[in-house]
Amino acid sequence: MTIYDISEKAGVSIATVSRVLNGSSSVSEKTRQKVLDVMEACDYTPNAFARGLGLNTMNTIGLLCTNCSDLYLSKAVYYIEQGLRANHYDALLYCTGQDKESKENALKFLLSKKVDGIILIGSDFISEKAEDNSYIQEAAKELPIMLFDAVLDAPNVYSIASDDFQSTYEATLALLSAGVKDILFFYQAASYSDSRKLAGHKEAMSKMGLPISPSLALAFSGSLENINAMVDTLQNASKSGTTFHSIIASNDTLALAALKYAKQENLKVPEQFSIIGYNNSMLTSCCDPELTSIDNKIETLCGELITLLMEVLAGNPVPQKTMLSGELVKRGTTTF
Amino acid sequence: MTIYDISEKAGVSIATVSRVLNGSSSVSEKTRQKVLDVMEACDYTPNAFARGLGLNTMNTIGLLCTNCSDLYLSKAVYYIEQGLRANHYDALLYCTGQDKESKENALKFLLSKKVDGIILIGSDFISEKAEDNSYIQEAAKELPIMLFDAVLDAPNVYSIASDDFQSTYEATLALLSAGVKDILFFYQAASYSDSRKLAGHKEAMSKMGLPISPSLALAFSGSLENINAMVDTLQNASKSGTTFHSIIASNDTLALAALKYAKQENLKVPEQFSIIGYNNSMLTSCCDPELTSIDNKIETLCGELITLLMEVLAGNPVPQKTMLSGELVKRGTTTF
DNA sequence: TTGTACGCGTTATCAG
DNA sequence: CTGATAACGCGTACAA
Repeated sequence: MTIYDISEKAGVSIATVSRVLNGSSSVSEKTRQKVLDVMEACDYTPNAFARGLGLNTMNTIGLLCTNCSDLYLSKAVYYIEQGLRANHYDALLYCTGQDKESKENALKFLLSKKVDGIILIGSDFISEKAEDNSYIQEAAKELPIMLFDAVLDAPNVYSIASDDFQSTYEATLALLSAGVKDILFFYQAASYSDSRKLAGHKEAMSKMGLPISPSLALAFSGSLENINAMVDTLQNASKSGTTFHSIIASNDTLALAALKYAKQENLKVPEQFSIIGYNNSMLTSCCDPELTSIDNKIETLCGELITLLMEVLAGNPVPQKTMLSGELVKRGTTTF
Repeated sequence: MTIYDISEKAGVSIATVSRVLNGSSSVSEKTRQKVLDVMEACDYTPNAFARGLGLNTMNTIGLLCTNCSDLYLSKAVYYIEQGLRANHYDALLYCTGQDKESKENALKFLLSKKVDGIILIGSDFISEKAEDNSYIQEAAKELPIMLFDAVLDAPNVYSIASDDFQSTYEATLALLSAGVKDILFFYQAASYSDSRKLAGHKEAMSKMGLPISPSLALAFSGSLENINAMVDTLQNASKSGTTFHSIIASNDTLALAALKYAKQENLKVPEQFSIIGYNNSMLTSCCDPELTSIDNKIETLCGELITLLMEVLAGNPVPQKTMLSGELVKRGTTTF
């Protein structure tokens, strides 16, 4: 069933059918109704491929994400997909894993699929080394690229992120004000957002004139699924002589591991041991005491990202960098 | 840069370029190399839309899922996307929520997008009422539909699921053998898989000649993000006079809530109170004691689903219904 | 207001 | 082995 069949049955030209289809101007109500009736009767649906060829778009946005089953990233995928859908765009999902080459291939692949834009979900796509980000700048020459939870200053690249530096800065100050000493910063990788968090922590420490031992910034290199490996990492640090009475974690999973560690060490939380997580996920309420955590407002971030993307696609100017504030949500693992 | 440009620069016809592009038969090595050189030099990429129009496919599979940020479903999305990618198919993601009309619209929408097949992720798409599933049968007339974690007997619909009935049956027997009494079955919704789980539990109970009080099958109707609401539900049940010393939950989140409930009631786990979860997710290791849980082998299920889908797309006959066995993974919340 | 005719970039079917 | 040329189904100037 094509536009030709409809035009024939309705006794009009295909141009008229096309006009009706696109709610185009100037079609007499009479013929319009006739065409609609025929379409209805034939259960006609325009061919998406032909349409794509003619219009050079299929209203699709590529979603790149290292791991869509990650507790945090899956939330972002969810909100972003909802937002795209609300704006009549489809989401083409591509999970790349951490391999650099795989990320680059994925980006190239999406270009060849002729999506209208690409959203990089998570800061894992941005490296500290500027030259490693050139693949993004290259792709941005062909279509707009939105960064969720990361920042890169480049033409046609738009960054939307939470102010992780500031949030961690304030969290550290809050702990220090509460009289906590020996804060261990427990993070996962050298990603953009984690390094911003660490930087905020260090800034707060140095502002208070406190030294920062390198051993008090502990990186966990395993899978986020493996909580016991995180606990082991903490235990090893402790055995190696690192002293800490508090942990700021770069996500709630690590914070949960910190809590498990504290319990195994028979440390009373929060009296003897304080913990602050990050993301304010459902994990914060699955334990006892519940996790104090930094809410980076993921839903708001995603909403803003979609709004900006729509403006960009419409050809309107938008800010290249959007930063939103986080919020410390106080629960049972801190004394305040 | 089109196929015409390439043909011109290479001094051949577009037909030859197309042949080279598709690794088609009979092109002399000489011209083949010449064409490839020109393509390389021009950084040529074939237009995906034109290709789609000609071949009537863009190698895309629609992924329908009520909520891709769900701990369990996001895992399925992940494995399925990986599998599709490995077979050169793209994943078009569509999250529908629980609204029935939204599910139906999503399915129709994907048809109009001319995807090659559709995967319904999660049992939320299958209703107990047969007539409510007609929208799936209707869509299956146009393209193959794969069901992950659900079963529906209809033409061109292929079901891949874990044997939830059997798994829960065995889990119940294991608890009873360990001397546990008053098992509460804690589940979420009247979905296909949850009702199968409940049925397996009841079967085991009746096999052992034990009565099943309706109050010992407790449904939680809130969000899976809200653990405290689950705990409240359990507490209300207890206050209402329901006695239970053990819980089998239809997912790990509910099981975690059960553990939280037990701790609040100062019940020693597993000595005084046993808990079995479902899905064997990372949640099983985030608590203390760790959760005994039923592993429904999600990765295997997804792998099998992809294998079958590829066969179906290749036009080969495949079984309509594939059931895999689960496995009870014993940890700290049971005495065995 | 309506219709004609061409373009979009491929693939595939024929001849040669 | 290669080259014209016709689909594929729709959007849209341009003409009427």
